[in-house]
Amino acid sequence: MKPKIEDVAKLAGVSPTTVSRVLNNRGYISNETREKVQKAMNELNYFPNDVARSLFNKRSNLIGVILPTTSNPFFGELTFHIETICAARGYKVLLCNSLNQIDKEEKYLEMLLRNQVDGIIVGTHNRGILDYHKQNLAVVAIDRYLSETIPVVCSDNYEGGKIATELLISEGCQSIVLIDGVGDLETPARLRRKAYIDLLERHGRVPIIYEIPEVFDRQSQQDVISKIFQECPEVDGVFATNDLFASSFINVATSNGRAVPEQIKVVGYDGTETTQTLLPELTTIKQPIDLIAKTAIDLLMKKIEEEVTDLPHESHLPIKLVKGTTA
Amino acid sequence: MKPKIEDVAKLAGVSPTTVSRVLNNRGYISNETREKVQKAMNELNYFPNDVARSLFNKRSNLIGVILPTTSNPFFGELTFHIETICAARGYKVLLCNSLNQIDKEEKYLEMLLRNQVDGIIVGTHNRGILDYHKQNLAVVAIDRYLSETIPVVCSDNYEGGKIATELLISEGCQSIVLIDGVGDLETPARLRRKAYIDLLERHGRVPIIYEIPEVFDRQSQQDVISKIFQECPEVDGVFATNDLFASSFINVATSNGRAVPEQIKVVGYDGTETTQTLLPELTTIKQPIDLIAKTAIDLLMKKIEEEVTDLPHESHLPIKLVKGTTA
DNA sequence: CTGAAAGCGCTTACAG
DNA sequence: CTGAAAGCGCTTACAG
Repeated sequence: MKPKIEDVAKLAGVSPTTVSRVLNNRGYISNETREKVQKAMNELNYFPNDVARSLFNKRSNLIGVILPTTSNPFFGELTFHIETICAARGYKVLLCNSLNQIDKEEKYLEMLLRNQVDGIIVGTHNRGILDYHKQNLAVVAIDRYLSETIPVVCSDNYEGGKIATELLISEGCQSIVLIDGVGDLETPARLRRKAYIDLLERHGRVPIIYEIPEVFDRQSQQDVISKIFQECPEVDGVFATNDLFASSFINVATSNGRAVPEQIKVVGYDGTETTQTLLPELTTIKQPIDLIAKTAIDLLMKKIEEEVTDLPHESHLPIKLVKGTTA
Repeated sequence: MKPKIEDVAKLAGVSPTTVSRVLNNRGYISNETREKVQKAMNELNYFPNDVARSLFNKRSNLIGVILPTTSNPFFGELTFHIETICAARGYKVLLCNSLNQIDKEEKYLEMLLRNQVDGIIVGTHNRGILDYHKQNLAVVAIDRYLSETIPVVCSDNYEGGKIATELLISEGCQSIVLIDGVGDLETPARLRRKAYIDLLERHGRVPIIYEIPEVFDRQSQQDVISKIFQECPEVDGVFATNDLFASSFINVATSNGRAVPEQIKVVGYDGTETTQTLLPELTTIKQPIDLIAKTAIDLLMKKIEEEVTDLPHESHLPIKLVKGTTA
């Protein structure tokens, strides 16, 4: 069996209390004792049981991360950064892929509560707002409004939408279509759409919006996109609110005999490493994914440590236009 | 504060033992008592503390997953499937992005041990073989040989490499280059290279191999690839052992004025959802990522439950050629 | 500088 | 059918 503190104590000829003290570097210990204990720990290949520690300390150093799916490159990269930063700060990540399904989100939330996580980073639908501040748990949202008291971190979506739309306008596009996710959700990412609408109206044009039901199914994406060419054949510019939509559009356009960028210009959103490797020609708005992760964690740590109470409710982080050849 | 079992017991007018029994559905409880207890739990919004349970049960229901990075679409999708399947079976995932750095791997391994994980799925370098069976922990590897006793799950790499190379040969390529990761590691994925070499030699040709140092840096990839055109300008076929390499190659080729597939045919490996959305024209060998995840978890569960001792040491899962237009 | 005792929130024999 | 007691592996006052 795994050695426990008692085994170390016996071997070193001291009390468990003393072993605990050298483990935690707390209180006074003579160097001699410390060395004896350390020798015993090495000999037994002893590792403290963090479950027992958590129970006593009421601190698990566990962070729950709920997001739609790490299969999506944006969330895959976000997860990488979140986990890496957490690890550097002594926190561990319990991962939850909710696929934006409310029932899964609820189950995951309960699971995280049972596991005594110190905090949660949420990047998924989560209507269950009440559930969050019922427990007074540290929570930070990415790209979601959950409640007044839950900070939200996101890229500067309005600015991103503005830059994308302006680019298409300045390149002379006359019929600019927006391809976006479904519109029944009030999220910060919706500001990308708002910027598009604002700009088009300011230029006296009519916004044309196509909504793609779910991000995670290639076929349904293509079906919606195909409709664009039937209903709006004059399209000569597209702002897609994520790069996967943009890519799908380009593929459908190409197979419809429309050349990008000669006949239709396309701008995406996200600019992940993966997109930049697989589709470097895509012009897109790049989110600072590492900074989003870092900001979310900083806020969460502050909530956990209760250092500050007046955290900014919204953090809008700078985006960057990545010029490819599609626009 | 969070309610505990004692609070529920008091409110329901029973002993903690009884509450525990209804919680675990163990032993005889009268319906009346059960209802009283359940009512009290609802009223207090009680959730059992899984940390305390784990401590007693010596079972955390936690699975550690160590892999290079979820930023890579293959591992992002693998992580999604692993976590989803685990969740369905009542297990939780502690995620570790090691970036293939040995020191990180060691730290993560220790962290997982301290946290009393029931098992580990490893998809990263991990020379520290000894560390694994020192503790007699349930471990399953993906695409890595760790030791005699650790089952390894992978796609049928040899078959995949064979199909890819055969395709290029059958399409008339004369100078077929292999783009692979660095060669100092004895992994199952190395069989992709072996199949390529075997086939070329069988056809009386000389293998030409280029090695890319790390998967996670676009610039260094491109530097290596650029060399191909200098040193081997007659190249007319490329088998890249992952899709990111393939994509980088295509991009460099294009900017060198070489047309794919007209002048050079390209086959990749992995065939993730992401690649198929962003680069659907790529011909590639598709790994059954969901099946890899499921197989690894099945094996791990058996190890954890100690149902069987004679598990297959290697599981080679079927790959599939996905015909795009690049070859 | 070191140790015995109590307790973190739960569960499981053991009695009754 | 129900409860009192002991213990999972650790830590922290409290004594000495």
